[in-house]
Amino acid sequence: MATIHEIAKKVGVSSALVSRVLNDKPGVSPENRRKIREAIREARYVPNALARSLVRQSTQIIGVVMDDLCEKYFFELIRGLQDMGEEMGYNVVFCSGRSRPDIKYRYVDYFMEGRADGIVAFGSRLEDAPLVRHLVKRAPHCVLIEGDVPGESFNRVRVNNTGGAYRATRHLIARGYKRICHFTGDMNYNVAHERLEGFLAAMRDAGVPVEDGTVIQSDFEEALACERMTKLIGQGRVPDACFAGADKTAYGVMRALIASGLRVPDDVAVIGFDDEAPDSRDMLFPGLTTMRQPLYEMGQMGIKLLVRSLTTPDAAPQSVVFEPDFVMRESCI
Amino acid sequence: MATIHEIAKKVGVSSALVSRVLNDKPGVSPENRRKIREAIREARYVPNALARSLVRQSTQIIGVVMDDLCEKYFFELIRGLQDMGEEMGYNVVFCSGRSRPDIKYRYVDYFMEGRADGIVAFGSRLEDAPLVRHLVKRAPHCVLIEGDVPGESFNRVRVNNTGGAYRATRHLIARGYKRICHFTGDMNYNVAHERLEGFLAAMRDAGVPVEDGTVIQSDFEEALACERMTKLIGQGRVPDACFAGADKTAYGVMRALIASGLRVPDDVAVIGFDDEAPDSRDMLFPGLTTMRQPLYEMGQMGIKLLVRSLTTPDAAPQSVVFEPDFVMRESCI
DNA sequence: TATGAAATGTAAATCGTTTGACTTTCCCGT
DNA sequence: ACGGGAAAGTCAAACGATTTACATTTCATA
Repeated sequence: MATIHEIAKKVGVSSALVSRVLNDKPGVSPENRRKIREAIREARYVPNALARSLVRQSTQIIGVVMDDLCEKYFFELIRGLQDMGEEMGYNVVFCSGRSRPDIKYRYVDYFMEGRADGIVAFGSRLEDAPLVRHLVKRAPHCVLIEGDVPGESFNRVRVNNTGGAYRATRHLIARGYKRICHFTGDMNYNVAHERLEGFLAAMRDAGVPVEDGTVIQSDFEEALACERMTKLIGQGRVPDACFAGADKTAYGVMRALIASGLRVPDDVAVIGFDDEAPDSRDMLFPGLTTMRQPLYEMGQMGIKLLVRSLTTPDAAPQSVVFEPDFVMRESCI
Repeated sequence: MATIHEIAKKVGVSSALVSRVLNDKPGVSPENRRKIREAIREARYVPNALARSLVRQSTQIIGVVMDDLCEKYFFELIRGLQDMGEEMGYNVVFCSGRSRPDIKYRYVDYFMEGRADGIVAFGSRLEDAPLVRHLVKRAPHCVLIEGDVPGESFNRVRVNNTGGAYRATRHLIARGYKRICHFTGDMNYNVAHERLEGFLAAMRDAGVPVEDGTVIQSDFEEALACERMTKLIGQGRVPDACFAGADKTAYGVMRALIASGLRVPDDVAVIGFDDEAPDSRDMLFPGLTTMRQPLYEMGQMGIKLLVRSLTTPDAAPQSVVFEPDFVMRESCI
């Protein structure tokens, strides 16, 4: 690989001149500019970004550490990060921790070693807590999407899970449903706790007693929710309505209901959470009423907060909370 | 941010000593090693990876340029790249071109500027041709997954699409189906052409005439295939069997058939291509018989080829072709 | 008490850029 | 002919590490 000095020598000028041409700066005669361009082309010279970033003290890179890249749920978030990042003039690169804290740790450090100007991390797993603390305490510029570190102040964007769950539950109560149950998401995640909390608060505020078996632990996959709902049906304890901690969970519930010959929403109403883009073949199910998370906008906002921190380093950290939208479809009207 | 010199000054030694401690090298007295470690901890010093990579002339990074990160199809490939990359001691970072050649270009250059030791790129779109040529001609170390550049020799891994399509089609012919049609994938992609070619070859070799309307152009989404098949049904031109250029295409076909009251495979047999992980709710369809692409293994192999190129730079470029597996499920037996 | 090897330490070059300070060149107006 | 100033060009110091070659200390041994 050629260097700037070799180009300079070949043309017979100093390397400073070549640098000026490279960066489209003034102070080079048209004649020399032409000759230097020519030499660059023919030597297939590519400037070394490491050396450049080292002296410029800036990489124009935003590093994103995802919980898992292979998860449809994150698509809109990724898009939001990309679009806004590029709009702001940054390169956005992604790493995946594959839901393993140790790997996420590695990649957070990886970016902190000067390879990125700032970091966006996703951390909703409870076991991520030490990592997230590490991140917000040591990384000069970072934004956390979902997740929390009690006692620390930092840039974060999240969704009002508790409020969303509260509203969804209140909707069910207002529609006159009596036997309402909640299928939780994976309790290893923050959001599952927050949504459960919202559910319980709504029930309490409405004076509806929460009996045993009202809250059914499940996770973010369909299988477990389906199994648990099937069991419930077998025991003859079919509820009126069901608020699920995630869309996938809701699909599991619906699958169990439909398989047992029950109708949604006529026999049992179902509300989900997330508004994860359904495959087109989900049209075989009734459309899912759900609380939409504005993940695209959250990604955009994450970048905005990060860039603000980058450009005005003394700005106070900010916490942005998005309200989920109630999206009414067929599964609960 | 502290530097190695500040640590050295604080302890009262030279920076070379600190460097040795950082890299666990001998030549430091236990006493000094302890003091240096202590100073590093308390200053929260993190070595600068750019400076380090600059002098070491190596980043231990593999850059991956995907066609699109937000595409379920790529999940297994991503996992294969990650797992093998980390096993080989590299950090693997991902960029997404979002199916736009100009963005992919940017990210390829991005990695070529010394930010990665090698590049893995995915390029099956026809319009990627100039980009791919750019990549294999200028990047010292790269591997291409899918895609081709006639006349160039480079590291690549791909799947035998033509052969797979040939085998799938021959299977249909052997089962006695007479009116076989092919729904193509998106003809903007290499693979769609190769699979069509395999289909035509099998028909030709079996002496089955390919009449007008036998090949139906569609794409990699369900919607279009569904629409086209519905139209076919409306015209009373229902085939015996159908080979689809991708699983998603096949699902579109099946959806049209089932919606029209036809049974799969009794009325129409369907074979897909890819074996993309179906959502659990796809269980409502008959299981899809398909040609499985070993994407995970292809990702692993991509890394292996790249690392080989990195460690033995004079090795001849290699082209690895995977044979797809025939996976028989219910949609065609 | 030399002797020399092993252990420990330092200085300085290097990686490939950018950039501020400085010098040279050249042209213009008086 | 000369002073002044813009334009063009060069030099060398950064940036923050690693590493080679060399210097110093230690200490057991002859």
